[in-house]
Amino acid sequence: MLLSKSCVYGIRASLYLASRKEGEYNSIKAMSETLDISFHFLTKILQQLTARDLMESYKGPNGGIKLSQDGRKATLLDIVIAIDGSGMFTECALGLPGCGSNKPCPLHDSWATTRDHIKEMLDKTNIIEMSKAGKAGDLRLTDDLTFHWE
Amino acid sequence: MLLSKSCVYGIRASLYLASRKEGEYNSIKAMSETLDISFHFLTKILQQLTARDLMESYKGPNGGIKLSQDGRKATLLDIVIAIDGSGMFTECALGLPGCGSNKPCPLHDSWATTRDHIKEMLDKTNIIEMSKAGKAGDLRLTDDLTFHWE
DNA sequence: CATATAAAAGATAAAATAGTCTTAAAACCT
DNA sequence: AGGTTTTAAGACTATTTTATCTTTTATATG
Repeated sequence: MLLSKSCVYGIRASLYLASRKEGEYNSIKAMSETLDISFHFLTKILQQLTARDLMESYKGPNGGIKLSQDGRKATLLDIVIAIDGSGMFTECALGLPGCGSNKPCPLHDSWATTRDHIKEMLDKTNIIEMSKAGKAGDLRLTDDLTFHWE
Repeated sequence: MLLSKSCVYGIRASLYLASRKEGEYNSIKAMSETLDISFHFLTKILQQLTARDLMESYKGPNGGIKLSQDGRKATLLDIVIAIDGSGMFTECALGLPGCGSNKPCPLHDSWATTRDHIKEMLDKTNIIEMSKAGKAGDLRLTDDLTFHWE
């Protein structure tokens, strides 16, 4: 799999938040139910994004989580790196530590191209734009058809 | 990570075998030492490739493993699918089961393009050609610099 | 036939990832 | 101050992936 499950959850949550009113805190519980993601697990993932200043959280009644100003500018690439790390964009496709331009592995060059392609795809659109396109096209964000953008 | 460790081991083993004399059985033990992969683990991975008729094995003294005729025509894509399955080329990037052209997720189209790009990269060159290029260019197949093509 | 060699197969263990449950801390409200 | 809401943090469990160890099976050879 290209992205870990944690990463996918982080992306879905980000798109969800991106579609919500700017600046307002959103209940993680409600989001976990809407997106059908385990509440505690989602909380942990969001904590990682908060730690990287892509999100901001607030405790207590009417608390919740929202995209930070940085988060609103973020692309999927930022989310992926925040959760899965940058390994996939820096490491050799065969996981060979010494692999580099002076002693490359057989995949080195074609992987560099492919990796750039993946990176570009993830970095092309920011999550606010993606959520707008999601709303406009009534795109899927859950397994079933229960989800509706707002 | 794009490829599982098992898959990477399978690829490295395939390239190793592709560089060896056609038709001859190669000791898995020797290969595991040369490539610095756990012998028993490598054996299991090779069993998967043998089960898919990409390789043939032979027990007993002077036994070992070799690429089958099909295996000699195989590309990295064949190895990847044999070990990691075809999921990465069929499934939604967000893992949403219902995702498809009628109700796509926000990544559906760009992932389709990227996925095709990855697939093309893996399917471009067969492993015999790759091993020839590996030998010609003295390319890396191990962590350190101990490996030499033959 | 006995023994050695090498892969196959199975059992077990370790590590990473995914997921759950409980307690703590912060913020709010009366 | 006391109780409630909601995120944070920690402990614990489950699953998957990776790795190791042991036993079995097939083959060769003296």
